Amino acid sequence: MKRVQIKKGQLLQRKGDLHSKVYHVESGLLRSYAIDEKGKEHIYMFAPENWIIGDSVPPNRPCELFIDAIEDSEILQSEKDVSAITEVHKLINRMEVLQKRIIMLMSAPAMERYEHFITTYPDIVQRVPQKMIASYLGITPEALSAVKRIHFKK
Amino acid sequence: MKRVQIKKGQLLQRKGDLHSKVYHVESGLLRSYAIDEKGKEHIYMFAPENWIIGDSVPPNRPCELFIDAIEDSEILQSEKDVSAITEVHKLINRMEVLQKRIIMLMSAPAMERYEHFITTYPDIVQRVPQKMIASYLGITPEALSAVKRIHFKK
DNA sequence: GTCATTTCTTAATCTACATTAAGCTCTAAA
DNA sequence: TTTAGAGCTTAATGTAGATTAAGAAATGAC
Repeated sequence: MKRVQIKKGQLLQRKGDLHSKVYHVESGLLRSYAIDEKGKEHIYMFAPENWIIGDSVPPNRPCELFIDAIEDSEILQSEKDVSAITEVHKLINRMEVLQKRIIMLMSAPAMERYEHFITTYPDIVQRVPQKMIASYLGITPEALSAVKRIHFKK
Repeated sequence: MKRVQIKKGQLLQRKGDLHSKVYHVESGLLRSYAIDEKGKEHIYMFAPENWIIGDSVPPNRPCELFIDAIEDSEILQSEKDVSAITEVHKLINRMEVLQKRIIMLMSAPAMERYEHFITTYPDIVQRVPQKMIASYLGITPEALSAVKRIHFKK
C-alpha cells in the first residue's frame, strides 16, 4: 500500500501491463479506458474521490485497460492480492454499477444514457471534457452535442 | 444452502423481489434478464453447469433482474450473505466477464459480438433459441439472422 | 394424425447514430 | 497581435441495425 501523487495526464497503467494494481483515489480524478482497433477510446469508468479503480484481470495476466489521471490526484496504490480484499461489499457495489451499465447499453437510447450519467455522476460533468462524456456513453462527441441541444430545449 | 429441482420455464426471481438469492447451477441452464419499458427482454447472463447467477443488488433492495430456467435444472440456492462469500475469486472472474462485455457493447459490431459469443459459450449455442442469443447480443432476432447468413457465407 | 403457436428467416422500409467536413470559440505561444 | 491548436457545435450524407410484415419451419396440444 503506497501513497502516490500524480499529475494531470499521467498514465498509470497501459494495456498489456502485467501485475496491474488497484488504485484508491484520495483526491482528484482517474479514468480507465479501452482503445479499439480503429484507435477509438472507450471510457470504462471514472474514479473520483473515494472510488477504487483497476482492471478486472488476474494479476498474472496482461491487462486490458489504460488508466490515467484527468486531474492532479493523490492515490493509494495496492497489489491485487485476493487475500487482501477485506471489503467484499465494495466489489459487490462495483458489480451493481456494471450490471446497470450493461442494461443501459443494451436498451436505453443516447438521451437516457446521458440523463442517467448526469444523475450518477453529478459532480463529474463539469470536470471532464464533453468528448470524454461521449466516450463513456458510447456515442460520438457530435451525437452528444445533438443530445444536449434537445435535452435543454425541453 | 438448499438444493432445488426446477422445471424448464420456471421463474426463480422476478424484478422487484426482496431478499433475492444466489444460485449455483449443478446441472441444466438458467438465465437472468431485464425487461425494458417497451416490454423487450435483454438477457444479461446465461448460467450453465457450475456457474453462479444472481442479481447484483444488496439483499435488502428490490432486485432488477428476472431469473428463470431454460432447461430442467438442479441448483443450490443460498442467501446473499457477504460474510459467507468464501470464493472472492469467483466474483472477480465475474467482473472480468462484465468488463469484456461492456467494451464489446461499446465498440464491436454485431458480427464480432456473435463470434465472441460462440467462443465464450460454445456449448450453449445449440441449447438456446436464436432469439435468446440475439437478446444477449443486444440485437434483434432478424439482425442475428442476417449476421449468421454473412458469417457462414465467408 | 391435425391444428395452433411459437420460432426462424427474408425482404422493404425506417431511424438513430456515425462519419465527414466546415466554422466557431477559447487558450497559449511567439 | 497574429497564429496555431484544442475543444465544441452544426449540418449533410452514410449506414448498421430496428421495425414491420409475410412466409416457412419447428414445436406442442389435443
